[in-house]
Amino acid sequence: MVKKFIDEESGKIVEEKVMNAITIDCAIFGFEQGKLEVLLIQHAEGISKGKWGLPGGWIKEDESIDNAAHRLLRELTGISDLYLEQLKAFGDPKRFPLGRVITIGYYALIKKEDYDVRAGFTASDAKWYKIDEIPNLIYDHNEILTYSLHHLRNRVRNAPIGFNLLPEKFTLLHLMQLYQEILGVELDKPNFRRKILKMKLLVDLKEKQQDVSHRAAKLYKFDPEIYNKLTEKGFNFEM
Amino acid sequence: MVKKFIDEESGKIVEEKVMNAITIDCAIFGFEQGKLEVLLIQHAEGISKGKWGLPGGWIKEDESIDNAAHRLLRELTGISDLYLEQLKAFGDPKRFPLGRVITIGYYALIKKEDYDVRAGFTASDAKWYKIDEIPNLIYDHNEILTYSLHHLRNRVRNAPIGFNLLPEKFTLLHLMQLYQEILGVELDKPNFRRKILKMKLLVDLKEKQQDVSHRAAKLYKFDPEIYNKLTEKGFNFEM
DNA sequence: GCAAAAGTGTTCGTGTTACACCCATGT
DNA sequence: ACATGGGTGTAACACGAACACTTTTGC
Repeated sequence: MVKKFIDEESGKIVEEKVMNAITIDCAIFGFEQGKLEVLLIQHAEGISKGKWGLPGGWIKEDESIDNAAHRLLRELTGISDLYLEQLKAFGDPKRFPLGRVITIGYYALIKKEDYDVRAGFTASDAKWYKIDEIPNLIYDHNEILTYSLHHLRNRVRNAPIGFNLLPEKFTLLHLMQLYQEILGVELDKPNFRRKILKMKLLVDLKEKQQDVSHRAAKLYKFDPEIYNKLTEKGFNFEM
Repeated sequence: MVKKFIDEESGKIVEEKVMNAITIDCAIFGFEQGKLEVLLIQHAEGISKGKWGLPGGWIKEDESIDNAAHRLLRELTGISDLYLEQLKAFGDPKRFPLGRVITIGYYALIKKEDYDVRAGFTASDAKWYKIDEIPNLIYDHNEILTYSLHHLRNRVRNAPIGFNLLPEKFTLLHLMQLYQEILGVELDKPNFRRKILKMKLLVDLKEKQQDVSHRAAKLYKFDPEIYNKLTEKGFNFEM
């Protein structure tokens, strides 16, 4: 099968062979104003015209699936360095109505401040949805999204991936709100502070918030190098 | 693409359409004499003749990938109810030398007592290997196996899946040895007992070991219904 | 001064660790 | 008697939950 692509260097439209019967679909998560959100695409063409779904696409014959997922996200959002992880393959024989297509699910975490939506040439619109306001999606995309969320909630408890949803500089309260939203729990502020600070994962930037109508909080950043130095075994972020 | 299969009801050889460029490979784990083992297959045909690899096969056009994995294991081991979970898809464009093939990795846990190896018609031999004595495998199968082990080690800490590797009836020491082997840790016997028993996951069978040259230990079984009743959130098996 | 959120201190109870010890059984 | 593994008791300690309290800043 041959599909059209925009060549990333020359900007020209090129035709390339893609894998048949295999696609990629990706749940892209963002975090804003204390709410976890996911980026959905409104399809402009084909049988699912007008309906919302996860962004997705084809895998070129000569690229790995991870690279295909990175390329798709770059085409869609302009971001090339984001947190991206494969979930699993979804392969119900009836999941796609026009034939047997297996899709490989991915999920990505992005810092919304870095982000710039570009509606691609097969998508008429892209929009952030809060995760408790997700509409009916095409095919099995609700299932993929539910699985993504479930996976995210598990993953965030064993690895410091939550930081990928926050801006470079954040306060401890921002971080706590993120954990509260993702895990669906209420946390105690003093205890959360102590727990996170004791892990020594954060760098104190010696800066404070600006323009807030209360005592300004210290700003921190997460340093992945510190994390790697401290342990490869992983921390426990059970809350 | 069309492949030959043995029909499971009639026993006759039938031809069925399978998905092109997608396969399944499965790491099957067993536990015996305190050691974690994996079942490998020696390929009888094709370019990988004589080499060892993970058991695998094709996905029929009208079956889900999970069903395909169950069918493969049933064909190979005769067991239909075992613990089986998808890992993820492996899709390096060069992973398979004769063309672009994506494989979907699975891992299974079996009770070796129930087990009966049948070398299938594409496999000349099947053999259990201890996980620290794995040879060089075909294609990317070492990578898939390493990933499986890593996944198993993580999963066993959050869900009671280890029991799938033990016989129906086991002693607490057997269970402890299993955790020690999988997690690679030394555990304190008294503390392990208390921790597991406090979880109330085990049923005391009111039976004891037979024919042991020391005080006979109580036998227990794991009851998945109890587990479901106690919590859907999962236990913590950190050791 | 008051509101709002930052940040510190302290208590209390629970869970984990480490290790000493006794029990039952076969040789 | 003793070796082997089964099984119990307990003291010391670390940790997390709960909550009272002080600090900083803008209005």
